[in-house]
Amino acid sequence: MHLPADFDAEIYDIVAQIPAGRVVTYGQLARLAGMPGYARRVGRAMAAAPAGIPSHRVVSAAGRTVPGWTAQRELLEAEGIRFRRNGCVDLAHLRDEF
DNA sequence: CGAATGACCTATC
DNA sequence: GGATAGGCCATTC
Repeated sequence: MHLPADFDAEIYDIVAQIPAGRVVTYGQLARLAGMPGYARRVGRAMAAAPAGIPSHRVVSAAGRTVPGWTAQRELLEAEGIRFRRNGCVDLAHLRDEF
């Protein structure tokens, strides 16, 4: 509440449009949704992310995967995402928008 | 109603 | 990329 329900829908819509082999950060999602600075609200929306959207393609700005979700790394690896040894996504060529 | 918590970000070193 | 410091918003206790 306190925010247009369109926001969550917007986030889900953007996440659903993420092509395979590409990942986006929360801040990037918030900016694409037209609400820069609301990255935290994006996280809340993602916490309630329904099935049907590739939520595993959403990572933090540091390239860190979701805590508690061990399968996310495997899912991203299967899509061609390069992972560093410490468990962070290689944000080198993933910084570009789509 | 105030403090704590969380799928966080940006800036700087 | 890694570590530290400050700020952001909504939900939960």
